[in-house]
Amino acid sequence: MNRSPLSRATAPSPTFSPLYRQIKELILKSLEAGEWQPGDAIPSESELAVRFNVSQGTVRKAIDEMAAENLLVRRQGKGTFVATHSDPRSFFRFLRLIPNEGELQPSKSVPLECGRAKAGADVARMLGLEPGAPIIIMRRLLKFGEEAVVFDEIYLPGELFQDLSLDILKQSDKSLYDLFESRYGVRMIRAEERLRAVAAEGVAAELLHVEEGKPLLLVERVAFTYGNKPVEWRRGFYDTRNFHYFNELA
Amino acid sequence: MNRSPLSRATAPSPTFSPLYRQIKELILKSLEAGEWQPGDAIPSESELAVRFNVSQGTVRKAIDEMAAENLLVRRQGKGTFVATHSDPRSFFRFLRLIPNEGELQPSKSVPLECGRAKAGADVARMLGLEPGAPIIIMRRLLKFGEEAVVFDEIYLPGELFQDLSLDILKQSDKSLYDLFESRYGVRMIRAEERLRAVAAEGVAAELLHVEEGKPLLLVERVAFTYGNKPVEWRRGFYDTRNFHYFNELA
DNA sequence: CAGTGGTCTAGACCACCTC
DNA sequence: AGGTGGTCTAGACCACTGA
Repeated sequence: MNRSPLSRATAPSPTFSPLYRQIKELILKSLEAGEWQPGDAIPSESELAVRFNVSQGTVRKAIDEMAAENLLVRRQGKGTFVATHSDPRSFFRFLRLIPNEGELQPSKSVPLECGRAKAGADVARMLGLEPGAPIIIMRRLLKFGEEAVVFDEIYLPGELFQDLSLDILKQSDKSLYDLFESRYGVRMIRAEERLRAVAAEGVAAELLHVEEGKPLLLVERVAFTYGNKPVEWRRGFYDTRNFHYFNELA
Repeated sequence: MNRSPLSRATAPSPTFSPLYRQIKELILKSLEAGEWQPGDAIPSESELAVRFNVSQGTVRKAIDEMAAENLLVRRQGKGTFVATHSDPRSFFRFLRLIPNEGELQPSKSVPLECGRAKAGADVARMLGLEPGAPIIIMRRLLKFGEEAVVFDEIYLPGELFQDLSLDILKQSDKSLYDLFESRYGVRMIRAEERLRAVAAEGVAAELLHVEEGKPLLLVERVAFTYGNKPVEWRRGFYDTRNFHYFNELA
């Protein structure tokens, strides 16, 4: 078969990359460029095979990997779709908090503040910005039912979220990542969390109705968009008296 | 091709299971039965294809899934091997603790106690035993360098670990799961962890050199062997002043 | 019904490891 | 050289969806 534009590395191969991985990169580029929007169907496997001049099986393997990474979602009989945070299934991927007893209640995000500032050394390092670059600082409470369980401080690069404001946050009924995705075209695809136990103090203690000095779970998160670019830094204080952080080691 | 003993469900299929999944189950059974030991190579894909009377591609897909689940490890040019906890790469899968700064030191497990008891209601529930069934209770410290970082209380079903004793633990230089696997043939393949922040007290506070009331990270774990059978319950108190629990949301 | 993804096959060839 | 897993292809057929 002729696959002119794609180099199958037959050389001794210090940097050998199989065809399906090159296809994967091409599909990624299209996603990144916004050729297909979150929730949209991408072209069928056979269409992509023609387009990239490879066999359907090779396209399939590329898509398989991307589905495993939660970038695409396959639906038999319907097509392959760009993953979206508006899909409730993808919601719990980024909030690993469940009640000690009983069913998971629907959570509600209560925005408290949203302002602009210049990046200090720490935020700049976490977000890969220059110190002094414009950032957005946002604080919010997460409630399950009537109970305030998480107090979040969220740091975002100002450039990417131009008009983000407390009003916009208050008027949105979507999850944060859904809002980021639909309004600002910033799709979170991966995150790293670091957990510590800390003593409650200040605003966090007050808002979560926890005595000063009592233990809270501190969850620091860096979230990444395409190309491993960090676009959110977050410190969350979790009251773990009635909830816990669930993790599966597989 | 003739695949007499395997039913390819051509019927309307309420319980349709593709061939490769049936093959996977067969390989799983062999693993569970100990036909191939941890670290051993399993037969080559083509051998298994002949043995199960399917094409090599079908065996391949079965093995692919099992490799993704960390049950098998593929090594190009060499073969496919039964995953083992003696492989250092598999070690950090079950200890997601890294220092806030600097490189990860080698950790050292310091066994403190190991005794037998009867299961209380909670342990029985966690391990799927009858209340009153024989269990083993073990306590140990985990040190990184000279620093005690984790205090673990570990509950095991007595039946599976007949001669486990403090002496055996002290003489072993392997990781716990490596010991369980090599000495008792119990292979941990998956675990669930629930994390909370709690106030330090009693033995944990003392051993970790943390003041009473100060925050500790409590990590409760249930570990499973083949067939989703729970075979370990563990409560770990983590001192997160210099270390943190790392988790990737992917 | 046509179109999509999902399974299965058979065969060719490549990359890596060991002898 | 001969074995292993890894890639790629082409084609047949199955399962699911929606018009």
